[in-house]
Amino acid sequence: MENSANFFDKVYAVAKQIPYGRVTSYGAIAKYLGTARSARMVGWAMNASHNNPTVPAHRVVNRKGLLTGKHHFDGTNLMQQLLESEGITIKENQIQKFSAVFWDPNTELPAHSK
DNA sequence: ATTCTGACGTGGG
DNA sequence: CCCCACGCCAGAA
Repeated sequence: MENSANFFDKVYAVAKQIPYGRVTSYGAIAKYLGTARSARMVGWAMNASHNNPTVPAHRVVNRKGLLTGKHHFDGTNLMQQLLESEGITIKENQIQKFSAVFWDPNTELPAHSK
């Protein structure tokens, strides 16, 4: 079956495909995986991403473009600095021109690469 | 098995 | 845009 990988692995697979200087939302990833209602689980998977350095968790924010998960990073402003380092402007933990840097896997990505 | 939590999302006001 | 309430589901205790 195509669903051999765990839910986390699927989330990681999409997160890794996030282009440089772009961000996406948990719901977008969840929707791409087919579990749109499990948007929270995407964040949960990111939690486990601590053991997966290949996953750019800093590029994943909530639908408002707010760095909700910055508190979970090593430092308090580590996540913001990482994004700013990619050319993204952040003000008060909120991404400026969010729609401009937003990367939707359902739109940008071809399809389910299982 | 049961209960709680959570890096969310959506809808109504 | 903000605020409030509910749903959702997978994992941890």
